[in-house]
Amino acid sequence: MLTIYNTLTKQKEPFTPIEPGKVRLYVCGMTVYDYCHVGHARVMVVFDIVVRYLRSLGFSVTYVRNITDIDDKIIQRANETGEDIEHLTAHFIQAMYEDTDALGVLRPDVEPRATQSIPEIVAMVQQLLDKSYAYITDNSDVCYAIQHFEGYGKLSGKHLDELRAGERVEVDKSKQHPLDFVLWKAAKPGEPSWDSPWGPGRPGWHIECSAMSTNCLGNHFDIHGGGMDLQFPHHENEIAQSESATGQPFVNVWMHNGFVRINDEKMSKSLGNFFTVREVLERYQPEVVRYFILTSHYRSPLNYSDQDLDAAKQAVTRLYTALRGLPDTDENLTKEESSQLEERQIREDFSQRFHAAMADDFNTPEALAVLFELAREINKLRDNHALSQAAPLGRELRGLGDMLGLLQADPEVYLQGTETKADLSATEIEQRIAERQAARKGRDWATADRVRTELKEKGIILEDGAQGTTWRKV
RNA sequence: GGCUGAGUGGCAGAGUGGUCAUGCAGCGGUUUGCAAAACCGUGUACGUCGGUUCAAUUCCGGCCUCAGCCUCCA
Repeated sequence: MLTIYNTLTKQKEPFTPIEPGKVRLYVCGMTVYDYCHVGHARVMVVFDIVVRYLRSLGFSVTYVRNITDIDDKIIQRANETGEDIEHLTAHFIQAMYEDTDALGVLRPDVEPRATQSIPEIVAMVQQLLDKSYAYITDNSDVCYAIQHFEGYGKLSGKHLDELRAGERVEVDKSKQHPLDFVLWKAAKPGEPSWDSPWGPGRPGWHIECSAMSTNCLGNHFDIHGGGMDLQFPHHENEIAQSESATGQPFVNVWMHNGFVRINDEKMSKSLGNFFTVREVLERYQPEVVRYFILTSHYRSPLNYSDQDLDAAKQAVTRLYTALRGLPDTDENLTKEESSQLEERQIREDFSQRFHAAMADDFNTPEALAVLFELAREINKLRDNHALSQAAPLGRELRGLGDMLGLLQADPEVYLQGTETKADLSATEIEQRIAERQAARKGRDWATADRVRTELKEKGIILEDGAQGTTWRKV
């Protein structure tokens, strides 16, 4: 039974979809005015895991992740660079795909954009006005009146009278309540705008998610996710808007992932202490980054450091090393029946533990631990020259890895790297190995060691095994 | 001030009312021409003070420290 921690109730709950067998999931995606940083990568990977796991349980999942392609920051950035907005957003959308594809993040099923959802947004704003949940300000903005919504604060656990609105930022005097927020923003001269019953303008940030999610998934759907920082006010506002507009409950389960930190501080745009995904990918293989993200539970903070990335790299190498050279075929008929039975039992045990971990609110660290135990089992069998028995365990390992989006590469390709920045081609390396092999045959250890050292200096590690010498990149 | 969440061995990071996480690093061993990889073994870990209990890192309470939200942020 899958349990998920629900921010709304602050506890783990057994997951039951609204419609049996189907899961409708919405995640707040990127605002595309800059490259993805590691924090974005975390949301993407975390919900990728959620989707993969739900699917592996047999649910038919509709995964919607929006793109915010119009807002203040985008306008500001475009003004700074002198680019037009479509050009700017197209560039960063493209960049986002490059980053997420590299990280093995499956594309969402639907990817609505704010600028393509204006009719739905306008319709929802109109509904809110009709139902008196919204009002028009002196600035001709349309604002949502939070005091009219009874459940305001239920997600974030905040009480209106205890919030320190205006403590850090000047409150807009035209608002009835300091926390009222803009649904429709009247256009200033030179700003991009769309026509509406209230004049030209653009959608406020919160309304787009309400409009797009309900439009794609219906008024009431199963799971809504995003980063912790969106809990308030963004998701609180989404609930208020959606439930007052539709008159129906909005979302059953709210999932929020923890932050990526650097030196125990939140990684964020405003603090400027972020690394972009592409920066990190210049130094580490995508799978290492993905693994790194999964080493901590999705709700815990994830501290980013080179040391941790290096450890992640070692760990992934260990898993691929275990998979290396295992026969792919199913012809494990050589061993006696009994050992096969035993082996199957072992496999089932691993699988069961893996699933138990994942079903417990997507406990990826514990699931990963199972992978390592499986790897150890494989290595032991290999040491005992029982490769044919190890093969099914290898398939099991890859199969479980698949649910995490890991271990799907050819081990050789992973370990040796595809395109090498190294100054040596694979053929050259093979040549040096042959050279060294000859030296070894003649017991010329000095030459053999020299070749090995030289290659090591170029980032190539040689390993002499029973079946000859293999190599991999550092 | 209000509301969340967290404090685990050298590092990272799960988990549990009473022998085991796991990865990296360390140490000893097996293997190897030597290595590497692998395997085996190994470490007085659970912020602090009380309470409940036969037994608490795990449950309860106080305290301390840290992070996040209360502006935009994944």
